[in-house]
Amino acid sequence: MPQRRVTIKQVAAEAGVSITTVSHVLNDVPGKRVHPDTRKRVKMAATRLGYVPNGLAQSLRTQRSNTIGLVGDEIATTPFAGKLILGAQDVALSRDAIVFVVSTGYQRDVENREIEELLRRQVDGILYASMYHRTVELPPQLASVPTVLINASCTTPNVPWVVPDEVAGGEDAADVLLAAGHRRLAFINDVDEIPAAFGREEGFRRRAAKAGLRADDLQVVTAETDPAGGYAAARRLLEDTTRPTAIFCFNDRLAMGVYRAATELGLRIPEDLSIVGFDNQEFVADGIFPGLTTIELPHYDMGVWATEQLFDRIDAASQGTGPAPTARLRGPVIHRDSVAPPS
Amino acid sequence: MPQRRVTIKQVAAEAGVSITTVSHVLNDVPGKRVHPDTRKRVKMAATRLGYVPNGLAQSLRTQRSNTIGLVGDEIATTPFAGKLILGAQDVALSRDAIVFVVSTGYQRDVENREIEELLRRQVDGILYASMYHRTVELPPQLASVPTVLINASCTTPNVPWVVPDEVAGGEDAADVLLAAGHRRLAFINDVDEIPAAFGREEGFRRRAAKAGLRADDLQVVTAETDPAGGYAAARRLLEDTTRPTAIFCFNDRLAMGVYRAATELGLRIPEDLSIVGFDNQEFVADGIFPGLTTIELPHYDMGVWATEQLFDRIDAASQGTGPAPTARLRGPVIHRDSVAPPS
DNA sequence: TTGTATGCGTTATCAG
DNA sequence: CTGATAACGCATACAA
Repeated sequence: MPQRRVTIKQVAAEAGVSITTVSHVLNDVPGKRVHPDTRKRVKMAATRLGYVPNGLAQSLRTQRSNTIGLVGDEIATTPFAGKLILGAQDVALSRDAIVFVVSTGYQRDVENREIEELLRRQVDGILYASMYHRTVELPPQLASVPTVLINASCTTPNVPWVVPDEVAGGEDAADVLLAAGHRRLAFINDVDEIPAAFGREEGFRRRAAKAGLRADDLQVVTAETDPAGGYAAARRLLEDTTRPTAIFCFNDRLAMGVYRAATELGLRIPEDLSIVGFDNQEFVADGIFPGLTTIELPHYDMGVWATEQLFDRIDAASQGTGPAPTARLRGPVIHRDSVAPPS
Repeated sequence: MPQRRVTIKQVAAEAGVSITTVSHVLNDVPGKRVHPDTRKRVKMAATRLGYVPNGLAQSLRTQRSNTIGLVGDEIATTPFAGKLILGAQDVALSRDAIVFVVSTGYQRDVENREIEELLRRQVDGILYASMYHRTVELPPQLASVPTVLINASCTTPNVPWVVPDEVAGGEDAADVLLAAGHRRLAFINDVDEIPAAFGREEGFRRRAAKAGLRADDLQVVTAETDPAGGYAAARRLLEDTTRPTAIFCFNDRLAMGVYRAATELGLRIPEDLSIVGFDNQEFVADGIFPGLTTIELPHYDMGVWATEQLFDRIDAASQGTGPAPTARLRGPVIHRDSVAPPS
C-alpha cells in the first residue's frame, strides 16, 4: 500500500466542512444541492491536498469494484492475446474500470486458483478467453459472477460468447481468389477437427461451388498448421500435373511452408501461384516476400464486444438478465502481394 | 459484484462462535490458541457455506491489497509482452497477489489516467515496462509507490530496473560465428541510437577483436529493423567482392530480409552464408527456412526478477529500503540451422 | 480459550 | 444546504 494517503477526512478538515459534504461535491450526487462557494472550497482543498479516493473503501461500500478479470489459457505464446487484452482494456477504461489478467497455461488447477483469487477480490465480472476458437466447458465457480466468453463458445445456457466468423472468412478467401480469376483452387486445412477448420472449409467450398467450380477444381487437403506442414502439403499439391493456381492456407504459419515449396519448385508468387493466408500475424504475413494477403482474426473486436456485453450484464444484474447474446465477428481481408491473376 | 456472498458473520453464526474466532482460525493467527474442536467446527462451517473472504475488506483493514499494476507502453503489437506479463504473474500468484495490466500506447495522457486508476485501487506496487530496451523518465506519480522498471532504465535514484545484457548478446552472437570458423563477419545494426544497438555492437566487436579479426574483416552497417531494411543492407553487403561469410542481424525480422537477399543471390544458408538473429521471435525464427539461430531476449526472466524485487521492496517498505538493485540479464542463444562453417 | 468493540475510508440515510 | 452516524466485511487490541 502506498504511504499514508490523504483521506476524505483530511479534505473535510482542510475545507472546514463535514466529510458528507466532501463526498457530495466530489461525487456530484444528483439530488444534493450544495452551495457553489463551499463546493469550490472543497474542490480546492481536494486538489491542494492531492486527494485520491480510496477505491477499496468505495468498492466495499458500493458493492462494486469496477474491476474485471480476464482469464486466458495462454497469454505468452500467441500474439493474439495482446490485442484481445487491449480491446478489453479499452472499453474497461472507458467505464473507469481496469482488468486483472491471468493466464492458466491450460492447467485446470491453476485456473481454479486464479479464478478464486479474482472472485475473492470481488471482480464485477469475468472474461473467459481462449487463444484459439473452440468450445469450452465453463468452470463451475463462474456461475456466480457475470461471465462472457471470448473466442470460445459453450453450452452453458445464458452466457454470452463471441467467436470469429469462420465461414465468412472462408468465403472471403475464396472471393479474393475467384475475383482474381482463379479456377483451380486448393485449400490446405488444419488436420484438427476444430470449428475454424469446419467453418473455413464450408465458406470456401460454398463460394467455389457458387462460382461454378467443378468438384475436382477444388482440392482440400489437411496438414499440421506449421511451416513444415504447409511445406509438405504444398509439395504434394504443386508437383501434381494439374496443380492449382491458387492456394488458401489455414493460417499464415502454414503459408510460410507453402512459400518455401513454391520457391523450391521454381514457382513465382504471385505470378505462378497465388496464396491467401489466415490470421494476419503481422511479423510473418508482412515479413515474408511477397507480402501475404490474408484474413485477419478479429481479436481486438472480440475483446471489445465481449467487454461491452460484460458491463451490460453487470449493470443489468439487478434486473433479470435476458437471454445471452452471441456473435460471430468477421475479420477484414488484408490485401498484400501474394494474389494475382493466373498466368 | 457477485451476488450476495457469505460473510464471516454468517460463518460465525453457523459455527456458533464469534467472528473473532472465525477470523483467528481462518487466518491461523500465530499467537492465538483456539480449541481444536471449535477450530474444526469453524472450518466445517466455512466450507459448508462456501465462504470466500472479501479481499476488499481485508485490504482496507490491513492496508495491503496484494495487488500490483503492470503498465506497459504497448501490449498488443509485440509478442514480448505476453512473456513479460507471464513472468510477473507467476511470481505474483506465488505470493497470493494478482496483477492489473494496462497498456498506454505511448500516450502520456492515457498513461497518467491508468496510473491514477491503479493508485486509486491501492496497488501495492507498480511494474513499469517498456517493450524495447530504452531509458525512460518515470511518471512523477510513481514516486509515492514502490516501482520497478522492466526493459528500461532510468535516472531516478532508488528505483530498481532490469534490462537485457546487450553486450553479452553481442558477444554470444560473435562466439557462435567465430566458433564455426568464420573470419569475415558483418553486423547489420539498428539505425536508431538505442542501448540495444550500442551494446550489441560493443559485444560483437569486442569478441571479434579478441579473436584477432582485422578491422576490415568486420563490417558494421545499419538498417531499418524490418525485412526491407535487412534486405537492402544484405544486398549491399553480399554483392561486394569480398562478401562476409556470416552476418549477425540486429533482430529476427531484419534477418528475414537477409534470407531473401541471400536466396536471390543464389547463396545457400548456411552453406554459403551463416546468419545469427536476435529476439527469437518464435514464429519467424522457427518458421523461416532454415531455422534461424538467434539470441533470445529474457522477457520472462525480466518479469520474474522485477516482480520479486517489487515484492521485496513492498515488504521492506516499513523499514528503510536500501539502494536500488539493477540487473542485466543474459538471454540464451537458440541454436537452429542457420550457422555452419564457411565453405 | 473466546468475545466485544473499534476502525480501515467511503457512501448513504436521515436529521437539522 | 449541511452534518452526524450507520453500514460495507474484516482484523485486532483488549477484556472476560
